[in-house]
Amino acid sequence: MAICRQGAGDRLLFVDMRGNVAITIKDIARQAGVSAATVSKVLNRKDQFISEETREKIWSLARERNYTPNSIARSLVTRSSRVIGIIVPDILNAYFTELVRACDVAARERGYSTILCNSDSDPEKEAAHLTFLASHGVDGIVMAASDLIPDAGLLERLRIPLISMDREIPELDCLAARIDTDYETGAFLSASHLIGAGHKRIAFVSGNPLASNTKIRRAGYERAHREAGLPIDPDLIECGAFNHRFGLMATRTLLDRTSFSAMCCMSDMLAMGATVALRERGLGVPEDCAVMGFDNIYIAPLLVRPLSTVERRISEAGQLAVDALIDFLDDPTQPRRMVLMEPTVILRETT
Amino acid sequence: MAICRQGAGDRLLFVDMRGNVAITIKDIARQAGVSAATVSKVLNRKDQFISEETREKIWSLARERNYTPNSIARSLVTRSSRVIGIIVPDILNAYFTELVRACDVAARERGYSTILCNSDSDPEKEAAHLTFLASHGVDGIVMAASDLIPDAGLLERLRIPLISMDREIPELDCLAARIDTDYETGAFLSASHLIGAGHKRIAFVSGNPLASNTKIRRAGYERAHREAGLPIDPDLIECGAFNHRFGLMATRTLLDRTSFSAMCCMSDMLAMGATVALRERGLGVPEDCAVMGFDNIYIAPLLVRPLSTVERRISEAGQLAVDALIDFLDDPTQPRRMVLMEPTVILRETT
DNA sequence: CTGAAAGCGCTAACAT
DNA sequence: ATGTTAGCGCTTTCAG
Repeated sequence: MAICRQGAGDRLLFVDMRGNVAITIKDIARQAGVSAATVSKVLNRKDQFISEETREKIWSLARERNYTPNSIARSLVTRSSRVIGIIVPDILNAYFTELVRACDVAARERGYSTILCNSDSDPEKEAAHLTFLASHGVDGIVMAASDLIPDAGLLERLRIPLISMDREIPELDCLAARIDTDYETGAFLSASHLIGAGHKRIAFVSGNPLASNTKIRRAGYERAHREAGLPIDPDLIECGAFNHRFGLMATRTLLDRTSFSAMCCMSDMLAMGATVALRERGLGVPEDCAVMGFDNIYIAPLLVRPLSTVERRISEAGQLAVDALIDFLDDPTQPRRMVLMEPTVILRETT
Repeated sequence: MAICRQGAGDRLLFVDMRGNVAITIKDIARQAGVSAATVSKVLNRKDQFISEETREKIWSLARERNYTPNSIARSLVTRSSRVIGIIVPDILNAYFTELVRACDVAARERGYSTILCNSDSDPEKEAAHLTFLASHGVDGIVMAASDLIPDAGLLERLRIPLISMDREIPELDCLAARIDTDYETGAFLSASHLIGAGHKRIAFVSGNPLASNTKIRRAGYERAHREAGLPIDPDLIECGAFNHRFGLMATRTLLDRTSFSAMCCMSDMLAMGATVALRERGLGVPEDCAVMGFDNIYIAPLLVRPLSTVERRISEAGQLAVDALIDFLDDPTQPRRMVLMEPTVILRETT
């Protein structure tokens, strides 16, 4: 925690640059000639019954000696850390980068800090992070879509208020809110746009085929086809993961297997990978193949050929999640929120 | 921390799903018929003098009742949290996303976790984060380039082992290592490549003009010109920030002000913004204007027109930083490391 | 081999 | 208006 050395007596002393012992509430108390309790009250602004004089003295002493409270000790007694944990599959996915940033901003605005964990969509890591966060006393957790159903037993046991983002989750006592995107509609809009533009063979690329958030999107894609009276060809479907590497591989596979004039990618990262694969084969976007993304990550409009995509207001979702969590922490009896965000289509230059 | 309710007696009880009180070392001790000290020893594997029998009993009890140690309490007494803090200007900048991810991976490999802070290149926020991290007892801090010189007094006072990445920093007692990139060479290579390709008027776009990491890059850009006997035109220089928004604006400004056939951007985000601005004006890359980036962020090769850039092995740098930090934590007497990473040029399709 | 005791820095009843 | 006391859950001598 800090570089320390043996003190004059027996106890370990934390020393600063000039060899002074690091400041605790007791030191302030001694110097001010009051008790630790009084210092605590003043510093926590529970000082209605403290004389103006001692108050002043304590504050000036604290400032002068650069007193910083030990949050660890405080958390131990108050059983609250004002920290919230955030678990996402992979912060390298720009969608989650934005989400995490939004959560962090929202949390800080309300006096909370965040601890970030990457799960790599691995349930083991996810469980480890959950335990880690619990053990570090976070007040709440925002958990975003990994592809798999979490260990509900663990979640129940931890009893830490939880916000679940974009994933199915069992009914939990500690569930503070669910923030979801209407994937079915999003995928439906995406496919419908492409169908409306005259495309008949549209590839569908998405994440883990076993995960509900892929199944649901696929349902939207299929509904668009049914409503347009178009057949659904399983050869056009490739599901694996939401990152750009899979987008690249899936597109190569599709290109080898069949033909199509448009792609319905279920994340922008996927769409970026797809675009690279298309170029590899000398196919122009959108002339030879149109590409739709999903998420509207902040780099989507920065691509040389700005990506048409499904907007899902990532930052708003992150903000919503954290606010719901902290509101729940403030008052756990309030009704649980279930938010379903409606996506919209943004047309740029890849379709 | 957890949902609690008033117990049978007076004290607050932390209850799990079945109404059981949350497990502490004492509970295990009571059930096993031993003392808390013994349980602590076993669970921490300081059990050379504990009988096989009690050891077994304690482990099985701990597992059965899902005991999770309270890290807060542990940190309070051990004065070590096995957490390291990471401060970056903005995780939305893909360069820092990668850096943070690499630090996190490296830290976890060695049994540490990370807490992330975004400073927005704001010294006030940076100071606040430093204080926050100190107060939360992190064992060390990795701090990456904000544009401004930090408050050395604060750093000295905190006395937390620090890794400084890509920035000038005063000689500090607690400085565990500095990881730097040779920006001068990087910028020199970038400009030289462009000059070698026949360009005579090359724009230079970089971050905060007052920050040393801009000045140093500018020196490399100018040296390339001098060595090639080319004049340096201040009209071609635009410095402000490293993000894509500034890249966009700067390029518009440059385009309005003067003419050039190539751009030397001091970050890939800047280059992405520049590319957008160029397109806006109907200029093709690289036919009408070549663009060089810097950083080689993972999306650089994913752009429709893959970006030529200066590679700086971001993940390796992050890994290096965390390893240096933890090595220092393990043995503070070892010599401080100063690493200067050498960048190389990667040619793709924008030049 | 095990336990008792002390204490990390702080807060919160309850006295005074 | 302030101090006393008792702990939060854990680790760590030191004494049996």
